[in-house]
Amino acid sequence: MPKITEERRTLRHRQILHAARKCFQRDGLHATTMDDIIQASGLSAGAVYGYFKSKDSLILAAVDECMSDLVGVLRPIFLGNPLAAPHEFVHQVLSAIEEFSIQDGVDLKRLALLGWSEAQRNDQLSESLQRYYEDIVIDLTRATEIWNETGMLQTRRGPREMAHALLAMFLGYVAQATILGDDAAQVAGRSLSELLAIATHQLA
Amino acid sequence: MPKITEERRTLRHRQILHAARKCFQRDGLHATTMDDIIQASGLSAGAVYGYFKSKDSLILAAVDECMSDLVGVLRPIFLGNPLAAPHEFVHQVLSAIEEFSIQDGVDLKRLALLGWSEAQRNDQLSESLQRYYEDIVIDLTRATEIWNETGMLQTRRGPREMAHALLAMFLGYVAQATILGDDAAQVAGRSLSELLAIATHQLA
Amino acid sequence: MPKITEERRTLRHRQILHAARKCFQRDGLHATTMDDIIQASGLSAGAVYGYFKSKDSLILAAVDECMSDLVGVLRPIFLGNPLAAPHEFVHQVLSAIEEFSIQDGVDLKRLALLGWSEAQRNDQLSESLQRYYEDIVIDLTRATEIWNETGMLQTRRGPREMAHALLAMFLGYVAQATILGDDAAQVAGRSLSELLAIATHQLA
Amino acid sequence: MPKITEERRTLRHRQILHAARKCFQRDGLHATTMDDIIQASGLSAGAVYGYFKSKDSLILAAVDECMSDLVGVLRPIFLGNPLAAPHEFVHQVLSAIEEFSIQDGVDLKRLALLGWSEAQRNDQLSESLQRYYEDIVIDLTRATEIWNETGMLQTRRGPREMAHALLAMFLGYVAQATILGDDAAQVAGRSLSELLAIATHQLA
DNA sequence: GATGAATGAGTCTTCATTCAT
DNA sequence: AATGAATGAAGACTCATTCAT
Repeated sequence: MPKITEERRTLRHRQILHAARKCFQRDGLHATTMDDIIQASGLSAGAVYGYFKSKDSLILAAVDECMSDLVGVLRPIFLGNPLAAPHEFVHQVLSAIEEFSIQDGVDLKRLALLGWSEAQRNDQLSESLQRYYEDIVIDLTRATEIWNETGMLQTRRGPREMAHALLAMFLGYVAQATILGDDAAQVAGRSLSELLAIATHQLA
Repeated sequence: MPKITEERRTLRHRQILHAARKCFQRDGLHATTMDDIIQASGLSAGAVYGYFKSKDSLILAAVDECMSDLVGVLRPIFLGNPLAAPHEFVHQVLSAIEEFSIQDGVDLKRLALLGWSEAQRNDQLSESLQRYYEDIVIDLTRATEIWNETGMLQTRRGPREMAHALLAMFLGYVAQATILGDDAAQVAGRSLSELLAIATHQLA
Repeated sequence: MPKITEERRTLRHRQILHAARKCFQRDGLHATTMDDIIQASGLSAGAVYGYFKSKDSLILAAVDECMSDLVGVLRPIFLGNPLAAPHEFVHQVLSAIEEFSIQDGVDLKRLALLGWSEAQRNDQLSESLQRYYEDIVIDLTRATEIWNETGMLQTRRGPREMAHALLAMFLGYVAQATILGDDAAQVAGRSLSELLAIATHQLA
Repeated sequence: MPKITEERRTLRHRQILHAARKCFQRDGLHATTMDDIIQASGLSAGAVYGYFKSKDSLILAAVDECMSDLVGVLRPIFLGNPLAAPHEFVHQVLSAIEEFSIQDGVDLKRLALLGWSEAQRNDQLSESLQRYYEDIVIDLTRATEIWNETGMLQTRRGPREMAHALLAMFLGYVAQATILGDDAAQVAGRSLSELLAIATHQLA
């Protein structure tokens, strides 16, 4: 295996995965056929199966990559130093999700939602998704702890509980964007942010 | 045309729809075959197709009924007189969703999520879902207006914007319950409620 | 079984058969479902099956009746006294077929052709059809004999052979009407008649 | 893309079409199931659908090929130089149809008749069939013109009208062969030819 | 006799996956 | 390693026919 082959492999892998994501997001997980992906990738059936052993593993990889990309965008906000105030934090996260979604011609919010649905019958996907969200909860917990310590947000319940509340807001934002459209979601986003502002006395 | 026939028809309809919901919720919309539903309903293929002309229409009916039932449970809270305070309101809504979900041996939260996903490629379902959520937004807007009027919740943004924020919380609750489990969702729920309490000065 | 019931029976029979012919002619034998016929007849499934034990027997009856009606119209021409000259005879027969076809809103030529096709896999229908055409051949043979005797048409081959030639013309007329349209068939009809005129020195 | 693949494709195509024609001719168009054809072709369902996208398109192709083959056999007669005298011409055509029918173990007359029937509910097939017969009419018109010019056949009506009469004879021959058997048709054929002979003074 | 709801075998078609070349 | 033709199990849906009421 010469070095060039390894690069090619990575390239092909990306090529296929990108094609799959595009198809999945556009047509849904089940309406997308392997042939759709094969056509979109510009490769042959055999080639695709050389990189992914089944449609399910392609779904897993697509959703996984989607989550991985998302976390990559959100982590800087989660770990921000100094950490943004809660209402600003929420605003930044939702904005990042929105911006991120549009790139590559693939709406990642739709793909995420497809993933949630699919996770109900695909244990591997479920595990993967849970791991990602648990990691996010950990980061959000840390952020809440900092807000607690700096007196920005006082809650009787533990920081981990607040982290789950934040996660719910983010998931709800994505869901609403997918169901009612991006406009409705942005409206929700602004109000969610304001709510945090009020709760932290940032607004009269 | 005898009276008993009409009742029978309704009964059969329910019988099939219930079977479908059970299968859909358990296996997902696409992994469920018509044969699964036919077996579960105890009827024949022809009979099922006599009541629902396609699998898609069965999906539509199942998700529709799920939403209709849900709205039926939530409306009394939305229209409560006197209207509960925001934090109590959120608590009541999420509790109702939770209780409601478990009945009939069908987890309606899962079915709802499946519906969100499917709506991306089924226009009729999408419309139906949007209508339901729009109606909820209308009710939530009215509730917010009352909170504004009674001085319970002061926001710079309009009540309709806050309504979308509330909807996001509810959707996020459902999503989180489905992905991370009911326990995580309840944790989120408690914190969401507390956040409203803080924002409305109900808690120190 | 009172007398009135017997009348009713006949009426129902006609009603069903008429509905069947209309459907068969309009949609073809196989595209027509029993339900189509049931709806068109205005009766119930059970009632229709009380009169005809299967779809095949309904096909048989429909084609049979069609042939029977046709023969009823043609016989007076076949047995005409005095018998028309060959070219006039052909003209009369084809005109009769044409007129006959249009009545009742059912194009019997189409139904006849459908029958020819179906006879290839339905022995009973095949037999029935053969009987009808054999009877026609017998009549045409008699006509040819008369033309021979009166010196109108001299052929070296027997009259039965000429009868088959005439039958071929009639069948060809029906086929052409169905495939290329009634106009093409009428053109063919005029020429067929003229050909006989020439052969019998009726024309220069 | 290798050259051999193209040949293979053509081979498979033929293989499937031949199997279909055999089944269609033996059992009729509708009694033949795709599975019958699949079995007869020796291929798999998927393979067959790779070459023909539906049963209807297979029907179309089968009837089309049948007509195409037929025209290929008849054209030399239609365009014969010198053109045969009318009675000889008819004899040659009917003989060619007969000979041609038997080859390949498939009775093409039956398939043709099945096509006439099917054309009543399949517009594409109807168009195809009409085109073939129109072409034949054109050839027959030319032949009639030649007979006119050479004084072999004098008619008051135009040559195109006579062409339709000839077509009716040919169609009638096929119909009669299918309904009453090949023997009856041959009898008809001989008389049809004789009729032309008489009309053109070839026989006393 | 009449009804029409119910039956269920049978049909066409799709599509994830394999494997000979 | 790559190709893409071939596989065949499985799916949605239909419709001639029956039979409890």
